[in-house]
Amino acid sequence: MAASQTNQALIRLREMVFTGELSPDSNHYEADLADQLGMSRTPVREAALTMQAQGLVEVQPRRGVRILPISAEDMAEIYDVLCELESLAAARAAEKSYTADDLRIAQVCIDNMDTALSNQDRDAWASADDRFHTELVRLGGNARVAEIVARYTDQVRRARMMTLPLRPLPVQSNEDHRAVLFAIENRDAQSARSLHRAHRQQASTLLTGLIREFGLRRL
Amino acid sequence: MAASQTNQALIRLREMVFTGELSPDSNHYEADLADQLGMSRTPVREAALTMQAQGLVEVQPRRGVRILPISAEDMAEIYDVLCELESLAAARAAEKSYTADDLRIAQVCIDNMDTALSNQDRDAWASADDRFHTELVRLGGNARVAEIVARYTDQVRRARMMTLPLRPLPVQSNEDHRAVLFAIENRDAQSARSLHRAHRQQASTLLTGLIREFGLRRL
DNA sequence: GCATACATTAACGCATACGTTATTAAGGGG
DNA sequence: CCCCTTAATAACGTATGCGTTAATGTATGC
Repeated sequence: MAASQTNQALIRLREMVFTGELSPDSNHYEADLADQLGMSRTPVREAALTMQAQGLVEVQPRRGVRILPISAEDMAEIYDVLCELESLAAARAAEKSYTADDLRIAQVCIDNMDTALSNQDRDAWASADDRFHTELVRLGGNARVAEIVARYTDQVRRARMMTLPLRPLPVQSNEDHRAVLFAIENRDAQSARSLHRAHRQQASTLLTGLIREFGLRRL
Repeated sequence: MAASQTNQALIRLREMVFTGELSPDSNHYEADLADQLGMSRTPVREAALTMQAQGLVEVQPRRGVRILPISAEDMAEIYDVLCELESLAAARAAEKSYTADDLRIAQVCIDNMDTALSNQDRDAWASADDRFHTELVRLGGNARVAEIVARYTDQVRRARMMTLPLRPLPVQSNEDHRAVLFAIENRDAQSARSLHRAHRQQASTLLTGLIREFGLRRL
């Protein structure tokens, strides 16, 4: 990817959205963002339009760029999508007769999650979890599925980060991952699909529950 | 949606992509497109960037805007996605206890397909089929699912149109639709899901088969 | 004859400028 | 005191221009 101003703006703005530096439901004028990023309005505007197509922001005349918040309902919608497509990917991966070596990256991610878990390092766990899901979807071999999963993972990234400290230590999660990978290794597509589906439904229930329980309004 | 130049460009360019006026795998300079559309490069460029995020074109420096072609493999990928998400929508719709009146639009679409079929009017059939799938997904109640389905339907729209005359009359298809709608009406989520899944797999096999059989390279 | 270096060209990236238009606030009428 | 009209403001939409840069063709040397 070219290091153009537009791409710089994209990278930086995404970062600002994910970290909450631009808070959910806040509005920002193109000119202000341009000043902050040290460039003119044009590349900022182009980046904003791209991010709008990705569902991260909304561009409205005279109201600037609005950072889209995530509600519990949004979360439920997105996890429904992730649930279907990731479990499809798991099934497809199981059909591909991968060798243990093909699955090494996924294995490493799981190991990293275990390590993070025993260190009670939630950030490291979340990072490894993210990589595991990305790798799983890559193993599924459908680039569109991978793209959609990446996009919607982006949409919930901030909300996940903000609720991370509220979650119980994800012990069950790691066992789920192992089971899914085991099914893929054993070429059991049915199990891989249903195990992963259950895993994601679990996560969905947990997260939407947390948001509702804590009355989190602007994620 | 504002009737801005950018939106005009979006509408017109999408049209040109769908009809094949801009042929698959062809490149077009921003300045040329701007001339054709009677506007400056700026709105054309913005529209092109949005369409790039939607997976319709690719914008590359000094190569202009490239209309992305659809291969049999792309088709298979996209139908895998549509298959999962539409059948999810069908299941969700079945869980919603819709009344016959709620399902009237879908019913009308099916009737229109029947009429078109008996008139051997493939275009009318395709149009009603499109509306049926859109309505089904709307009934599912998940806006993200609806958005993804719309986007990927766009990606295969041109290829579907071009292969339409090659297809046998879709008699089976209409029966499938009735069965899915029947299951939704009867609140049988399992059946709705599996029936629709089978329906889409059928379509996928048919279309990818056609593309391969006729050696269609640039769709 | 082929490869490499260089010059030429033009498409793009981005800054800038300006007219348009929605918003907001102020003022006047009810 | 509230509502409506109107004027001021400023953010945006889009045209334009220019420096940058990649692609292409040419010339030169091996």
